[in-house]
Amino acid sequence: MSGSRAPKILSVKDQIAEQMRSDIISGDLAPNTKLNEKELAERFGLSRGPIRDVILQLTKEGLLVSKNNVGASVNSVLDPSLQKLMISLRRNIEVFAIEQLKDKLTEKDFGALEKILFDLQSAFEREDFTEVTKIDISFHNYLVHKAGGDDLVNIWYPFVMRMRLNYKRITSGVECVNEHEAILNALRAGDTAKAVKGLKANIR
Amino acid sequence: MSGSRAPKILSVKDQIAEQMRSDIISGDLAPNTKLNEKELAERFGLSRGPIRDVILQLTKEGLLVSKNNVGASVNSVLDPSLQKLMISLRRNIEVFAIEQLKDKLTEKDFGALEKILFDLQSAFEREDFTEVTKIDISFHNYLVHKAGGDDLVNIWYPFVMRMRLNYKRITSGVECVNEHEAILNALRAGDTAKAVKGLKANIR
DNA sequence: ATTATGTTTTTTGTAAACAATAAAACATAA
DNA sequence: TTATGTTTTATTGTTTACAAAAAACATAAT
Repeated sequence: MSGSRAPKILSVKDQIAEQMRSDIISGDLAPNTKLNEKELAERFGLSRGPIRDVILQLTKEGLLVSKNNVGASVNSVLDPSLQKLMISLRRNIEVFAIEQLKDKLTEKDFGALEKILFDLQSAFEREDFTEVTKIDISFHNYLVHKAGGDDLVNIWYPFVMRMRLNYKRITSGVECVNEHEAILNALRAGDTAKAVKGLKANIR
Repeated sequence: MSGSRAPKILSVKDQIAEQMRSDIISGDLAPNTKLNEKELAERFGLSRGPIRDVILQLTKEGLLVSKNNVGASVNSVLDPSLQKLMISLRRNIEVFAIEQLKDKLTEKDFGALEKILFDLQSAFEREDFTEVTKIDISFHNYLVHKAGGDDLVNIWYPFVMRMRLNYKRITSGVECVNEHEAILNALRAGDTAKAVKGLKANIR
């Protein structure tokens, strides 16, 4: 087996979806902005077909809202009570993940997580906040996926996306890295309770 | 304003999606069954385009799993720990809904809910269990939607679908009607605690 | 001036043809 | 007989063209 990890191959649609998520979360596409399929198709150099697929996907993720024969537009922020519920549910999922992972994480896992944190730090230094958001998510994604596979990721992901939509601000740099480091250290030490505590502090 | 409620107009895609959900939940489409776009298109008398949209939608709902260049197949049941998590999360959402709805339900709402229960009873008597499942879900849907609108329904729905997939058999008739009646009565009485208790008994 | 109505334009929904990929069937050699 | 490589077939992904619906606009009546 080769030493370097296999680079992830993403389908065209996945890449477009990724780009559009970034645009929405970064605020380039403001809430309630109407999307035009033809425009998007031209921008990405594709036909409308794949674009429609992506729109449907992001709609299911809660980033867009679609109406029949009218089209899709960027979803607006949640009202506070729903946002609170979302946070609570996402916490439940990730706490579940950590509990499942007790004594299950290998050296390879810790290595991967450490690399993610390194990249996170690096993105902060470059002040590439869009990338920061993505890497932040990938840290959590790693744990959730390890604990529950694609199934769990699929239910978890919409919560993350929906929450991101509500955070217009960027968390302060060191704080974010430190929080994730604390979680990782607790996991390394096999201290589930501490990891859970760190997680709850991080998800807010 | 007219006395009769406007009948709900469903898009073609929504109707196909509904039919396929029924097929999956009823077991007509067994887990791991591979879906063929062309076949489906012919069966529903459409082209592959809308079928693909539906497949994507059901994939996001967790009923199907898709692989690049390979296609979609019916998802398999969750392992018990994930199933437990799902139940817990769904309960959280619906408890939230009931709490939000305290003193918010109108006479019209109660009437609608009562009608749903009547239809539920009727479907049982006809032994139309696919319909029973749908009506059961619509009862919960009513409350969730009233509490959190489309946003909340969108998060909630995948849990319901995924759980249904795990239940191969229908709960005993009277029991199901009684459970929902108990919830409705508690709501009528404004007894949130009792409604929550009934809900937790019902979601399992 | 304002509302109502009809027409044009734009945009989304659907269908059908085409290209690319993966699975299956088959053949060949160790 | 198994393993590997090639050809064929079937299925998905994408594009293009067309149909239907909504939005924008213009016109006419009150």
